[in-house]
Amino acid sequence: MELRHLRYVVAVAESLNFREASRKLHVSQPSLSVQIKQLEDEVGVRLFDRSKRHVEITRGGEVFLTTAREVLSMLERSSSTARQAQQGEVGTIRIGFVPTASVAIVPRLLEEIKTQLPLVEVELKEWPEATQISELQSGALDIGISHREKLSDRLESMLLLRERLILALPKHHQAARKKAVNFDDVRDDLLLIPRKDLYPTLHKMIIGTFVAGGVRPNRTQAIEHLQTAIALTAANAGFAFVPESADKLWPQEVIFRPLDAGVPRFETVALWLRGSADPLIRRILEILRQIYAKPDSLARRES
Amino acid sequence: MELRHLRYVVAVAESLNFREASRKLHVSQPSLSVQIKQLEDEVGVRLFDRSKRHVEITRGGEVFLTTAREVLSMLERSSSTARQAQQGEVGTIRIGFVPTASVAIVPRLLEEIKTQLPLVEVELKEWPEATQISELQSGALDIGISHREKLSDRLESMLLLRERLILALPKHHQAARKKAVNFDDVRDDLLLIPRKDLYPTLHKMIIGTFVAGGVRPNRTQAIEHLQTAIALTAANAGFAFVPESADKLWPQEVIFRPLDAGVPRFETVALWLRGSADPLIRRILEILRQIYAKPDSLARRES
DNA sequence: TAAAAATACTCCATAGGTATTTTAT
DNA sequence: ATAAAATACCTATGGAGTATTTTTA
Repeated sequence: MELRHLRYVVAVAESLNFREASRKLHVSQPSLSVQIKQLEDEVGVRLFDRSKRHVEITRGGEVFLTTAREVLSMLERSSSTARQAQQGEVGTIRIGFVPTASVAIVPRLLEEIKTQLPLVEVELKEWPEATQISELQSGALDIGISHREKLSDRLESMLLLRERLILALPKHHQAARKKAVNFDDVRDDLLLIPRKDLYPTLHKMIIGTFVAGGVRPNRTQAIEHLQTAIALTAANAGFAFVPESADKLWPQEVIFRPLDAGVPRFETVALWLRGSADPLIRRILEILRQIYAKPDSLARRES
Repeated sequence: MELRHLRYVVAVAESLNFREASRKLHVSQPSLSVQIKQLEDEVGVRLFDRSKRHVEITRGGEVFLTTAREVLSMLERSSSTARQAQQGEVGTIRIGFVPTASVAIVPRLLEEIKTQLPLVEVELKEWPEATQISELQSGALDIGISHREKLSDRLESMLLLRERLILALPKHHQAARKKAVNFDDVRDDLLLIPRKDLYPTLHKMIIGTFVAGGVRPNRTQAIEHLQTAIALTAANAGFAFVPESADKLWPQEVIFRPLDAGVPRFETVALWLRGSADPLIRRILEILRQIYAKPDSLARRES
């Protein structure tokens, strides 16, 4: 069976007349007859009844015609959608993100994709940094949103966000009236610190900040998620160190203050396979660049 | 574009290796390369990226592959469904019926089609007798369920049901205690008679019965539907002449009695285009024959 | 350099053409 | 008698083969 047969069946069904159909197809009537017969032999069913002076379609012919029409119209569209896909206008993009990006990056990105590339499907994966890196390399992920770490040289990255790490304190904490807080202000409070396996970069920076300040926290408590740390802070159970963008989460019972001893910077980056020519990936990176490119050129640092 | 191209794309996408794919397809590697290139030229998109040592599929190739797979599997199934359709196992049958058949015939027929030919779709048309006959002849209807009338000789028929025409009386009518009723019993009651245009055969038989009895009804009222006639009878507004099968409609307030002066017979028939070889029509007629064939051979009368 | 795809060419299978026969009204 | 499809036979396009070159890791 070849597409020619389908085209011929459709033409014959439309005219119910072999000669007329053959003219429309720009072939001779005998050629058309031969091809239809060939198809009937292959399908095992008489598609047209020519026993009378006029041609009529059989039941089997009718159902075959339906699929033939469907197939032909699918293939007609296929070229243009394939070209669209090649432009990155259509397709499915798999984006991974770390939990800290769920507030600061993901909603805005999804919104932009929706408006700029309405035909593109997004598959979101909330995965830790290490998982993202291995899945990017295996090809199971297209773009990762993560924090800068020593990268495999098979990956490229783009800085999206550079934010301050600030202290989250209970509203009625004594240090709340100060503009900036120092280590002594929280010496005796419980430090709510996100789990190292789930937030490796954040964890490392928090520890690093204390080490750099020459102090170490008296009491710490490992927490599974940043939201929990802030919720517990609101409940006056302790304090936390969080990226600035987290202040959107619970403004009521929690206040946010910078550390006066110098504010650590916390970076969020996009990652992708080095040299990827995938047009859809390039389009999404272009969107990220649009959103996060800053005039001071700080946020635009592509390796 | 030909189906060959689709098969080749699928094979290459499966192995991501031209030589291996060519072996699976039983063609040489150069032939495969040429055909893929040809398709890429036609579609206007590079489907596979062969710039590296290994082959990978492009975004455009991915979406083309999806339709290619879909098309091929549709066509694989198409032959067997076409053969099924040719056996009358699949397809759509258009059945017309007169209102009087809606209780006596249609429900049972639909049930049998559902169990014996589960893949067949039924399109039901509630059409008067004359419409059925013209639509059968134009090919817009497959089978009609109607009442015997002088038929066009382009149609064939099969007797399905031969029932008595009986009187529907209000429960408390004086004649209700009698086993059979005569004309005098209803002389002064209002005869509820279905409209001639909608129920031509029934109308004619009712009038004919009175004429044969040498009487004519004093008061008559044209009614749009049989159900209305019976409902009005229940409300003591008059009486009606109905096919026996109508007694299933309102048993509570209405009683049914034969006419003692001889009971007219009312026939329901199936109609179809003479000599139709359509396998689905034959299957449905076979089902009707199963249901309505009677041992006394009265109901089995095919012209 | 080796493994893979692309190119060059040759060949033949088959789609399609022309002439004619068969079939149904 | 005639209009339509089927059959017979021939032609030539193009798909596929073999031999070879190009490319990339």
